[in-house]
Amino acid sequence: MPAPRQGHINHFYALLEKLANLVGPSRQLSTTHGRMEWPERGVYFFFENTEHRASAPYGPRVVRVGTHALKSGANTTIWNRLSQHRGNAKDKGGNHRGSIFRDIVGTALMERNNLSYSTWGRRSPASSDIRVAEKPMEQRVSDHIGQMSIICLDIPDEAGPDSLRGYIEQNAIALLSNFEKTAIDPPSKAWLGSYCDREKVRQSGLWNSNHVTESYDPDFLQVFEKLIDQMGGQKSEVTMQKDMKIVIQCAGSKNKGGFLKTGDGRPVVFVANPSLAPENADCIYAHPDGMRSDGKSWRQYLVEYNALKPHNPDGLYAAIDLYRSSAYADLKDTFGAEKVFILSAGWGLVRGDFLLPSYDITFSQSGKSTPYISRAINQDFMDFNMLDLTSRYALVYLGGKDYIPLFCDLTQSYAGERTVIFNAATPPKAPGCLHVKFDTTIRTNWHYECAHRLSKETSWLFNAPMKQGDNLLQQRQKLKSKPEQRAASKSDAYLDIGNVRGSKYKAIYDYLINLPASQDQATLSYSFVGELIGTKLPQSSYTHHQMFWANGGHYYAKFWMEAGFHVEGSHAGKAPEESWVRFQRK
DNA sequence: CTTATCAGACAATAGTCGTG
DNA sequence: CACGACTATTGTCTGATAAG
Repeated sequence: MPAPRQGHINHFYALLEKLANLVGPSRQLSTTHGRMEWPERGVYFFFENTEHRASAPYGPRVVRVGTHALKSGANTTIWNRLSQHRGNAKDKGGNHRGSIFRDIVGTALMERNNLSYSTWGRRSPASSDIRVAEKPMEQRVSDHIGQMSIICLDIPDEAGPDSLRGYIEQNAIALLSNFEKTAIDPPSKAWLGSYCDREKVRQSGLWNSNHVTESYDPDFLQVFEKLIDQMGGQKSEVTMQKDMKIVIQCAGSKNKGGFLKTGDGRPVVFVANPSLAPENADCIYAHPDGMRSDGKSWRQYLVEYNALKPHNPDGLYAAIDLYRSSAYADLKDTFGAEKVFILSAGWGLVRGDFLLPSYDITFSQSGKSTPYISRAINQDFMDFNMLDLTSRYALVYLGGKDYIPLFCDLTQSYAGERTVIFNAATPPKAPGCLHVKFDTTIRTNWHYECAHRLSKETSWLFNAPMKQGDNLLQQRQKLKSKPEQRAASKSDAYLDIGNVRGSKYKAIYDYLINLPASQDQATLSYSFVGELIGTKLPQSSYTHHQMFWANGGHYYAKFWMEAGFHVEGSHAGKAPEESWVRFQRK
C-alpha cells in the first residue's frame, strides 16, 4: 500500500497540470520579462531541467516553491520577486543579497566547481568593490537559475502573514520536502542542490529552507484546487456575441448625402451651434432640437420620418450605415443592426437601424475645429436613448473617452452588465461599469480595430487578464458586494464631470422622492425647479415645454419616473415665475 | 524578504503634417 | 476634407541597485 504522502504528491502534480492547462506551460526564467502578463500576487513553482519525478510519466519535479508579500502592507508583485531571482537580463548580474535563492544556488555552484568567494552570503553591506568581485559568480548563478522554468498560481489576496499564499507555500513545501522522510521523487544524482551548504536543501530536495521540516495539512490540496478552479472560472465566464449589445461612438467620416429637407427642398445641416455657422445659400443650418417652421422640433420630425419606414424620401442612411469605416459594417454583420447602437454627439444613443440625417456635431473640443460643430459638455441636447434599459444583455462600449460621460449617463439605469473598453494607462471614470483594457499598438481610432476583433470573436474580451487593477471577476465581485458604493460613485461622477446633463436634473429626483407619501401631486414653477437644479432651465423648456417634459424619449425623464411620478401637465410663459410643470404620483 | 529610489524606456495623448 | 503617419510632450512603468 503506497504511503499517503505519495498519493498527496500525485494529487499535487495533477493539480499543477490542471494549472498549466489554464495558464499555459511553464516559462523559462531567462526568457521572461516584466511586460509579460503576470499575476499581481501568487505562488510560484520552479522546475529545473535535470530534475524529473521518479515515476511515470517522469514529468518535471518541483525544485522550489516561493511567494512574496508575506508582510502586512507589502506590495511587491510576483514579477518583482521573480526578477530578483532571475538577475539582470542584459549582463547576467544579480544581487544574491536580495534573493536567498540566488544565495544558496551560489554556494552550491562554488562547492561543485571549487570556487571561493569569501564575501558571498555576508549580510553586511557590500561595497562596490565587493560587488564587482562577485560579479562572475552572480553571472554563473543567473545562468543556472535562468535555465529553470516557472509556473505561477494567481492568488490575489491581501498581503500579510496569514495570506492564502503563505498557506499554500508552506504546505506545498512541507509536502514535497523529503527532509527526514522516505524519499519520494528524489533529486537526480547530479542535482546541484546536493552541493548546497544548507543541509535543509540537500535533505529536502528543494531549494527551500523554510518549512521543509514542517508537516503539511492534506486539506490544503482542496484549497489549492479551489484556487485553480477560481482562475478557470473567470476564464470560462465568456459572454457570447448573441448575448451582447454594442455601443460604438460616431465618427466624423460619413457617407455623402442623406439630408433632411426643408419645405422648399433645401438640405438641412445639423450642427451644435447654428448661429455660429457660416453663411451658405445652398443649405440651412439647424440644431437637432431646433424648431421647424411647422412648430415641431427636428428631432421630433426625425422620429416621425422614421415611422414612415420603409418610405425614405430624403434617402437617409440607417445609423449603422452612415459612417464610412468598415468597423460599423462588421458589427452590423455580426451582431445585427438592432443590437448595435451609435453614440452620436448629435443625437444621443441611436439604434443601428434608425435613419439618421447627415450632421456635423462632435465632442472634440480641439481649438482648430470649427466652433459651430463642437458640442459643449454642458450643452442641452434632448438625446435619444433607444436602448431598452430593462434588457439584460451585456452592453459593451467602444470608443474614445470623450464619449464615456454621455455613455454612462444614458445607460446609468441599464439593468444588465456594462463594460467599457479603454485604451489608456489609467481606466476612465465609468462608475458601475466593468473596465477592460484593449491591447493594441494603434493610437488613433483604435476602437475600429477593437470592433473588428469583437466581430470575429468575443472571448478575448472577457479573458483578458488585467495587468493593472482588478481582473473582470474581481470587478464583478466588487460591483456585486458594494452596490451602495456603486450608487455613491455615480453621484461622484456627476460632480466630477461638472454640469453634464444628468447631474442637475438628479435634484428633481431627490426632491420628489422626499415628498411625503400622502402628497400625490406637485406643481413646481420654473423658478423653483431652477433653484433645485442650481441653474435656469434651458430655452427648450420654454419653446417646447411639452416635449421637454415628456415622460420618455430623453434621458432625464428617469429622474421623475424613477421617483414614482410622471408629468401630468406643463405650461411655459415668458418668465420662470409664470411657467410651471406638474408631477403626478403614478 | 521588502522597500525606496532613480534613470531610462516606453506608452498615451494631442497636435501637426502630407497625401489622395 | 478625411485619414493615417508622424512628432512633441507628458506621464507611467520597469529594471537595477542599495539598503532596511
